[in-house]
Amino acid sequence: MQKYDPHEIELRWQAVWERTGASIVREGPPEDNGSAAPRYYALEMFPYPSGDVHMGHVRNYSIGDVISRYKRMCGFEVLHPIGWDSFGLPAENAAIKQSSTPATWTYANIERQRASLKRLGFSYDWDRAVITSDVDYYRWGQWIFLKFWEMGLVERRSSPVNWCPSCLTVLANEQVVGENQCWRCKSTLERKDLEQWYFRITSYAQELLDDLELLKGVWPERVRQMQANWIGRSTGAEVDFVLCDAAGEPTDETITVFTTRPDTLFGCTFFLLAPEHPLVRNLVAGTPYEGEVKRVIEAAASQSAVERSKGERTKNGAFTGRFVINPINGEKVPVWISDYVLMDYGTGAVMAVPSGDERDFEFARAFGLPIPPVVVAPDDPLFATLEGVRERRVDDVPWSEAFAGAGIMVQSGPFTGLAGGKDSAGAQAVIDALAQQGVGRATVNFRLRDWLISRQRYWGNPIPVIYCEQCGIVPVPVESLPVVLPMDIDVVRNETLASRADFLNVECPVCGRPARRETDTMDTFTCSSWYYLRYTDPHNDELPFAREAVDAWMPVDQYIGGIEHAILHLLYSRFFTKALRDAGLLSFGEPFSRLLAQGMVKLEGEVMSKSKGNVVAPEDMIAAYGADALRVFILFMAPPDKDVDWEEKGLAGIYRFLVRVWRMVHDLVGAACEDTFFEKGVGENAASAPAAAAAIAASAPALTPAAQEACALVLRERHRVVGKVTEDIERFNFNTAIAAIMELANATGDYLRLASPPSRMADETRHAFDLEVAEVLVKLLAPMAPHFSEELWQGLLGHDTSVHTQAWPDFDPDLAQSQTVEIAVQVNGKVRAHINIASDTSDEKLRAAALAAVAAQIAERPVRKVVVVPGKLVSVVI
RNA sequence: GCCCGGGUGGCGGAAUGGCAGACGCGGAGGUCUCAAAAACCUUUGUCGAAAGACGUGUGGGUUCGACUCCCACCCCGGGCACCA
Repeated sequence: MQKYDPHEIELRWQAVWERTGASIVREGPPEDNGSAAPRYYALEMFPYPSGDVHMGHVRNYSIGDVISRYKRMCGFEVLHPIGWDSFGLPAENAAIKQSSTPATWTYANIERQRASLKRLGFSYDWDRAVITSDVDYYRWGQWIFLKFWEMGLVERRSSPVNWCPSCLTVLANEQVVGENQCWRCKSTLERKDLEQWYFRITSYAQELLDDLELLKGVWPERVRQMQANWIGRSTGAEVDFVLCDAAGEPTDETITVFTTRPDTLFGCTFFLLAPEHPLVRNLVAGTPYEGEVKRVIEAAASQSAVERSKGERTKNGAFTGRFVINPINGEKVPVWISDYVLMDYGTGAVMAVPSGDERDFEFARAFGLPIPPVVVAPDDPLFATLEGVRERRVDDVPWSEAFAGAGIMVQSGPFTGLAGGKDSAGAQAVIDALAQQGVGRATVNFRLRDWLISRQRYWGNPIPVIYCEQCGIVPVPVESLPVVLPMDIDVVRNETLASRADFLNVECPVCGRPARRETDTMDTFTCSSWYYLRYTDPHNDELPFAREAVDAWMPVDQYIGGIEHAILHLLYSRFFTKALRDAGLLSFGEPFSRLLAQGMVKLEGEVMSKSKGNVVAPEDMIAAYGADALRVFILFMAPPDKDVDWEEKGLAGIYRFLVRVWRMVHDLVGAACEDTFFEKGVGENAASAPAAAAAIAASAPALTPAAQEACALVLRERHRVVGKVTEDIERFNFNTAIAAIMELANATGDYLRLASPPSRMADETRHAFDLEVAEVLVKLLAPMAPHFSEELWQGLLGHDTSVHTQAWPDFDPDLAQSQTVEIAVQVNGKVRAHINIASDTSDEKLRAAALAAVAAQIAERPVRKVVVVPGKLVSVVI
């Protein structure tokens, strides 16, 4: 028997698969060498070419490869592509460090990763590889930018933005992590006012939220929750307050607030503006209040967002000297400013209801403002004294904190007695009343902000825009695309796109005068927001993708990737898909039908990272155990969505398992080899299941009773395990699928030990049975250990087509059943006996047998009840 | 504070309301060997000599029967957070 040599086998089969194009998708009608099979699109998040492939990649891509190979064996035409998300800042940093260029570094890493992925035997259609820094790809990103421009989804505006002082660029809100830190380098961010380019993702806020419902059950719940959270929809009302002049007389001006609690409007005793609110300086200019107001404004401005959100939240504030009129009751309330009011949410103005809002409550206590209760819980002692009070009398509450829950409205004029709370009947009644007078309206507010896509970096997709002194901001005409990124910018000497005259200077496409290009590039997340569409039509040089191609394959049937993209990439991709649908380029609204968020691979509880020096390199593991063992092990460690801790001893265990199966399959086949039977050809003799069952009975005399029993078990296991593995792969429980294969191997091992070759070779049918067991084992392992299985399938079993093109094994549940079953007998819920009994025993006989088995325990006590669970147990109650 | 996810042997983890701990790692003992490694066999939740008792974060409940369902709570991980 040949020794199991993973390296020799793996390299040899990888070469064969590459030569025969084993993973190339066959498209088009069958007569043109295409496929009539149903399509399946399996996709893993493409890597950033930061260096070597790491264990996280191995896990991600092993999962995707099992699904792809399994689906192919089930008869699907599978699209399983890969590519590289190759623009981005790390390339610039690495180039500086190595005195190279971002392009050199990036493309060298891509080649390294490509070699590693091939070494792992992943079944990608390499002809479709998409590299986002290739002009053939990013030109279509520019094309989509222009399409979005046409649709009004692109906007240039000045706003406060997050600036990373280390990466020297602005970031999108989604790229701010933890306590105001850069998602990539973890530096604390600064706030700047800059004019930047935005994609209007907020136009899709409602649909992005609504469609999360479609993803229920097929996307992980936590991802759906995170996105819903991030979009942050609040229902409520806008209310217009009339501003009074310095003398306290009403003016024509109104200030609008957003509130989720219009039912508490009667409890509004003051009004707040954000320190940055554009009205504030005018309101206080030249008044005695100016000094104090300015002090609060400056204090707020000097505080970083971290300081503002951290620690004690003491409320700073100042009275402006002005008043506004509460439209619901005509009361004049004072206008204050406070740093807890945010300019970029709602309208930057707030109606303060201290009895119903924790922050307003604190502020009122700090500055001695009244706190009249307007919504009170019926079980609050206060309720009895206020029930039915329509006019305000009690102007303070004996509470230590605000009451923000649902209750009954009091001291609220005509609304008194209605249910109060978020989205309550009372809230609706107040909105209706305000709407009737034209001073308020129902509205919805989102937390989601527009997507800031400008990056002040070189290594990215150029924003196709030209600035002309005459014509202003002009998009690059679509026929002038692509705007080619110079590949040789010298980042080592601080060269930038702006310092390159041949890039910067351009003719205005409208008036022809000298103009200059935009030198910012797009956020790399714009590149990864549609790459999965390009895979369906990767060589199209007229469009990003043809509609027929994209509609044929999309949406992705199964997407697999890390949880770190729960919001970023997955939200942006959903937005792109919806926008491209509205552009008429495709006909679906959600890109990923199913999502699997795989867990991380850690070492001693820590995230592996080069900087920590705690990295386990996949290539070291391949060198020691082979790619197949590594793939099987990483799937076996835990269910795919859980974090796992790397444990090399477990990998050694899987290697032992493969060696064991290797020997076992040789043993099953090798016995046959010595027999003339083998000469008829192994392939045609795999037994049908009923034939095998007959064989066990017919050839029984040749085997010892123990061997017969072991053999019968192998037959049952062969059917049970195929069923179990099929079900487990469908549910992505690869760990239990592998465990089940081990159980089949264990049963087979016992059979081989007990049935020594001479007796086992007593007849032909038994050989056929042996061969079938061998073939089933090999097929079950094929998606996970593709080279190992291919070698056994073609090299040993003698087939001349790939195991990966074979039909997935079927199974007969009836043959998985044993003739006899062990039934547990419980007395008062405790197992007291076991009985072995024919599996087709009637319930009555089973009941009688069970009662006999526990007669001692029952003794003289009367039996009150007997529950019979066929095939499982009998429960006796005495 | 709000919203998710999760607590099972020494470890990773299995279990449609039906014998908790499948499968693997690790441990112990053995076979083979001059010896070692490899391989193979037996064993391995805790207490107990055994019979047996106890055991899935805690406390209740439903049920003939609960890791699983219901209620309350504790702990761990993650996301959001002065969002009106």
